[in-house]
Amino acid sequence: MAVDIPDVVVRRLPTYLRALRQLADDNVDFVSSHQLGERLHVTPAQIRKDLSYFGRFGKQGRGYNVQLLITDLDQILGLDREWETILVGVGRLGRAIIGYPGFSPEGFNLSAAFDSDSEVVGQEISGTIVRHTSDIPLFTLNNRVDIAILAVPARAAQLVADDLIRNGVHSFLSYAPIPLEVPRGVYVRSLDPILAMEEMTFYLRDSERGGWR
Amino acid sequence: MAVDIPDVVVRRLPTYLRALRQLADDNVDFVSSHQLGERLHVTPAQIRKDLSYFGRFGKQGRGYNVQLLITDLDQILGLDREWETILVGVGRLGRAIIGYPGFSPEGFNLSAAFDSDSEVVGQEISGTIVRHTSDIPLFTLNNRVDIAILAVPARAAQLVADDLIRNGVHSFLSYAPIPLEVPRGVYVRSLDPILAMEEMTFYLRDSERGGWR
DNA sequence: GTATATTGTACAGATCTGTTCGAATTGAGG
DNA sequence: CCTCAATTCGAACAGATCTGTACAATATAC
Repeated sequence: MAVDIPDVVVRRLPTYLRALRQLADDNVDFVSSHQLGERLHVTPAQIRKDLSYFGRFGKQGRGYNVQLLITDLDQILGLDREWETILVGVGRLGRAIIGYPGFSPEGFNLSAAFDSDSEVVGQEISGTIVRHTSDIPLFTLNNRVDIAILAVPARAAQLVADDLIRNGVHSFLSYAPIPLEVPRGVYVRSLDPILAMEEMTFYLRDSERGGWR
Repeated sequence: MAVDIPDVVVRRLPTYLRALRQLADDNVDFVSSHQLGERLHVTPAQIRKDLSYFGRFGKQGRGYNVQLLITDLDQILGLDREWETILVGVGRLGRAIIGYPGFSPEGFNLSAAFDSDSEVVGQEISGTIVRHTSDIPLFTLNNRVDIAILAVPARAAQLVADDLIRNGVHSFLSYAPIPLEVPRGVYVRSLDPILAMEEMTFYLRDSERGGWR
């Protein structure tokens, strides 16, 4: 078995990759850990250590070959393939997600969208036809679903997730502001604006009573 | 001054608060660190340690008074007041944010929305009239702005942020999939779906070739 | 061939998490 | 009312994990 990789490392890798792609766009061939670290506000040692979990990618005296490292990181992160995703919840947020152009270049293919509201079902939104949530079992039976994106109201999120899990989906990107309760082996990543804001106000609270303005 | 609090602790506090509010809704008066930890999949010691950074809130043999701890956490996180926020970027995502009902109950008041597209400027969306981004200087002069929510395209995000910072805004919730470059003292919290997805695929990649966790 | 740059890793230090235990509170039973 | 077992907190300690420093190894440039 591979050494198990700290979560913090995995969280940093996509940011490295993003910076490297930008360097590639600027036709940079080689980059040192120092240069990369400066861009990302990470110490060079951190970058070297993180990468060393996966192998030896650098060249002494020269740095990292940008194109090569991109390829390696793509493979490490599993971005050298297509991932089939579905969206559940086609409200305002869901519509924004369907139309978001950022997923597809990264290999995330939105193969279907579901909602329980009959007003929405059947509509075509940014080229995707909205299906009824009751079609989920049949859909998952006939199509691979790697990741489900949840954009449903908080009160519905757990039920929807349970339903999807029963139908074999075991990976979620959830926009719902609740902690999903899932069995072992199911992976959930939450994007919760409220938690993010409440984290911020902690730091702001301090700065604001030191007379700003 | 107060001991400085680890970021990981600050990140957990809002989740504690959320669980406590739910307990309060269920008319629970007292909760032990053990019970709370079970709900949140956190060890009891973690909770006790985290809270101990801020004082002594528990009662031996009994646990924590739910209402009292909610009040204390509200104060610790700065949620015992209103926070004035503005939105910049009224595309599909921006519209979803304006209409999102979750902010206001937590004390986040969306006081204005801005966009640079003249098609959108002047429209009223969920009760908020969209202003032109060129009005930002005047607006910030006459109104307190604690937090700016950025829902602009990646290419515009840095410029918009720079502009806001010049106008005294020093706290951002950014939905843009780029790392904002900001001076010291400016706080940025990013909600980046692409990074979240790419983190997930790392783990999925392993699970799909058998035996994960 | 030598000076310079940069990696990968060993080691050290810092930070975070989990364990243990004394002290305090509760509640039951006499 | 008093005692005693059962809880549970908060803090001290220990262990684990993460980050930063230092340096030998090696590639490059001229």
